[in-house]
Order: sequence, then C-alpha cells, then structure tokens
Amino acid sequence: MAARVKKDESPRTPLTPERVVSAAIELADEKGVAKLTMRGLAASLGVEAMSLYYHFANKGKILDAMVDAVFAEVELPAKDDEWKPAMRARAGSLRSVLLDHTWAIALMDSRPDPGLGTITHHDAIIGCLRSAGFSMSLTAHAFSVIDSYVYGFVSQESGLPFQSSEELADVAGGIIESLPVEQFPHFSEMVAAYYLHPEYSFAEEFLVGLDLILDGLERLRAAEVSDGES
Amino acid sequence: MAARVKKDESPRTPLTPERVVSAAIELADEKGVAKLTMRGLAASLGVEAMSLYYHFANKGKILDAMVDAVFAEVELPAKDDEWKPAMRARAGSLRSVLLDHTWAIALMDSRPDPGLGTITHHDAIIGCLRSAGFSMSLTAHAFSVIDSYVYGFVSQESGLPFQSSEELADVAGGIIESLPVEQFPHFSEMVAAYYLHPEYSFAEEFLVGLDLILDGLERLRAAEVSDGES
DNA sequence: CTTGACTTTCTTACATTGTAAGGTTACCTT
DNA sequence: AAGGTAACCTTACAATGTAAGAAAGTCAAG
Repeated sequence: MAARVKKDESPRTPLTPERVVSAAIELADEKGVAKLTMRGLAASLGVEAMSLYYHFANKGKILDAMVDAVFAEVELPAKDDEWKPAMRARAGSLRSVLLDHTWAIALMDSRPDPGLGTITHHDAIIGCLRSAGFSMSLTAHAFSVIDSYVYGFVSQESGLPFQSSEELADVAGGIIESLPVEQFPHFSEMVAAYYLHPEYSFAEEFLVGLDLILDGLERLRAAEVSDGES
Repeated sequence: MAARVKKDESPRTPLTPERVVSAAIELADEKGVAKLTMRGLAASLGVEAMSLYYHFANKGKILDAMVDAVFAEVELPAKDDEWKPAMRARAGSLRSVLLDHTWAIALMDSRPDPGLGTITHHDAIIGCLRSAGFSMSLTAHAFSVIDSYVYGFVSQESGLPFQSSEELADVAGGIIESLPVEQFPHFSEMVAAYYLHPEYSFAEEFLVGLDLILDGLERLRAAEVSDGES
C-alpha cells in the first residue's frame, strides 16, 4: 500500500543474475565482447558497476553464464527422432546460434567450466545417438567430429571480414590485386574462382562438410552393427 | 656532461620485428596470451614499452605477426606427395603446432588479416589437392572441412581442463560425484565410461575423425572423376 | 512508528593496461 | 667533427577490473 503508492521514481526492478546475463549478451551482440565492460554493462542496467559484484564474484562468472545461456538456445532433438536428421538439425541450430553470438566461440575456448545448460545439451545429444544404436565409443567419436567441425566452421565463418557475397567479391578482388600472383598461383586461382562466382554460400559449404561427416558416421555405424559390437 | 663511457657491455643487439615476435610468442606460450602486455614484452627484451611502437603500429599488429609466425611453423606437403597422406600429415602438424601455441586459435578468430606465412601455407595445400585431380569446388570443400575440423578439435582439446589421462580420470570422477546422475543419465554414462577407460587419447580421437573426413573426400573425388567434372 | 538486522547498491580508490606526444640518445654518412 | 635520421625512452592519460567499506533500501518484530 504505502510502498506501492510511494513516489514512482524508479520501477526499481531488482537486479537479478538473469537480467544481468541477458543484458550482457545483448551488449556483446551489439558492440562486440571487447566492449563489454563492467561499467558499460552496469550502465545499460541503470546501475553502478560495483553492484554487479553482489550477484557475480567477478567478470569471469558473468562470461561463464553467458556461454551457458547461449548453449541453452540450441534446439535439441526430440527423443524419437532419427539420428541423422536430428544431428543435422542440431548442427544447423548450433551454427545459427553461434553466428548470432559470435563472441561465444572464443569464450567457450577460454572458459572450460560447463554449466547446466551445457550439460543438458550434451546429455540430449548423447542420448539420441545411443538410442539409435551407436556404441559408447562411436558416440564419443560422433560427438567429437561433429562438434569439432561445427565450432571450427563457424569460427572461421564469423572471423572472416565479410558477410555477404558482394563483400566477398570485394575482398577477393582486393586480395587479387595486392598479391604477387606468380608466387601464389593456386591461392590466386582459388580467390579468383570465388571472385567470379559470387553465389558462394557459407550455408551450402557448411552442409557439404556436415553431410560428408554424417555419411561417414553412418558407414561406421553400419560396420559396427554388422560386427555385433556394443 | 659526464663521459658516455658508461657500462657499454651490453651487446646492444637492436630490436627487430622478428625478435619482438619471437619474444612475444615465447611469453604467450609460458604465461598465456592474457599476460602478454606491452610492458612485459618490452621487459623481456630489456627495453621500455614504447620502444615496441617504433616497430609495430600497435599491439594488434604484433598479434597478427604472431599468428603468421605460427602458421609458418606448420609442415607443408611436398609437391609430389599423394594427397591423402599429405593432408593427414599436415593436419597432424597443424594440430601439434596449435597445441604448442594454444593462444593462436583464439587470435586467428579475431584477426582475420592474413599474412605471408598464412598465404604461403594455403597456397601449398590448394596446390597439392589440385594436382591430385580435385576440382576447384571440391578443393574448396576439402579445405573447408579439414580446417574446420582441425581448428574445432584443437580448440576443444586445448580448452579442456586436463591434459593427461590421469587428469581426465580425476576430472571425470569429480564431475560424476557432483552431478545429479538421474537427471543426465547419458552424460553420466559417457563420463563414467571414460573414467573407467583412462587410456582415452586425444591423438587417436583426432585421427578417427580425420580419417572419416579424408575417406569421405576420397569418395567425392572418385565420384567426380567418374563424372568427368573439372 | 521505531528499531535493528539483513540485503542490495553505491562511493572512493588503486593497480594495470594500451598508447599519444614529445624528448633523448646512438649510429651512419659526409 | 657535424648533422641527420633511426631507435629508444619519459611522462602522461583514459579506460579497465575490482578491493574496502559506506550508504540506502527492505522487512520483521517490538
């Protein structure tokens, strides 16, 4: 009553870990993770920097929570899905999530402490493969190849200095001109090829490699089944 | 004023970009890239921080040069090598180089400006594939999958909080104990499996995925050849 | 309402970082 | 020796993460 009717100075929504993390993600998405400072983050929440330290021990813990939140965004397979389309879908989802938060890959490398979202994620993937008949060790292999590929691909994709095909053509053109062509004939040829073929698509390239890997896994699984291994 | 005949026993080897870069790499290898500061780097060269700015416009240029130097360490295939063992060898070499300089992966992601070492490297790989009969586009696919895989794999490998099998067992044991097993049955099972199988080897895991990819590429190449595509 | 305990936020301060501006020394050529 | 340039240094500053502790807000019981 009294408190309610008090002067409406501020909506005084209290700071919570969740609000901090989502503000941090928003800020990192916009300005890049390098611009994510304690003061800036606090300001975006209408608060002073040191207030954040009541909810997080240090900046690193905030980064951990951000990574975990990103993982939680990835679509997980339903229980009865076929393993191959399920893996295809989740790889695609992982790629798109990581592209939305390009800072996440770099953070994951440097913050190995897995959170709940991460573990939930991994559990679902492993479960899908196992119930599709993958042995323990083949599951481990599958997990390793797929994730390595996706991380590596997105890491390169998001690090390159262009996003659209036109930008690619520009960059490629620039490289060609400033390069001693006779010294790097193959590289030049390659760049030229994509300079002339600006319909190059990261999405297609991604699927080529992914399907190559999934087909390989299917073969390994078939071999395993015919061996009776478990 | 006083005579300049001070203690001139210093061999006063002049600062060169090369010396700066190799000192920077050494420092990053030892203390981690986060501890690579201008002052620290200068001190390790017996010099003041601002002296570095005579040779490099800013810290970023030093980081670029470090990445390029790391790339130059990777073994390149000889011209007449079979493509498959050549790719296998260079992927292994790339992995070991990146493991020696774990900071390099993160830097590569954030510094897209390729240097001479990088281009030389790429040119050799492309040349090897092309002269093995790979079409332009299949070469691009091959390059993309292989590199994505290697980067992603090493990125995960070097980010994990253990190096040896014993440490793995320790970490796995710790995870098992502090985890609600019934909530993540598959994840727990997986961790337990490796807890009991401490002969797990990153090197082997790496080769499993790599060979899966190389076999897939061989199949694509065979299909291409029988199609007469170029 | 007052009191006091507890939670949440803020103030101040400091060590570290990258680097701009300009000064100082060392070395080479004439 | 003289002068010029290449190499290095001194000083200074703004921005960062965060330690220490003060202040404000919140709520239960007297």
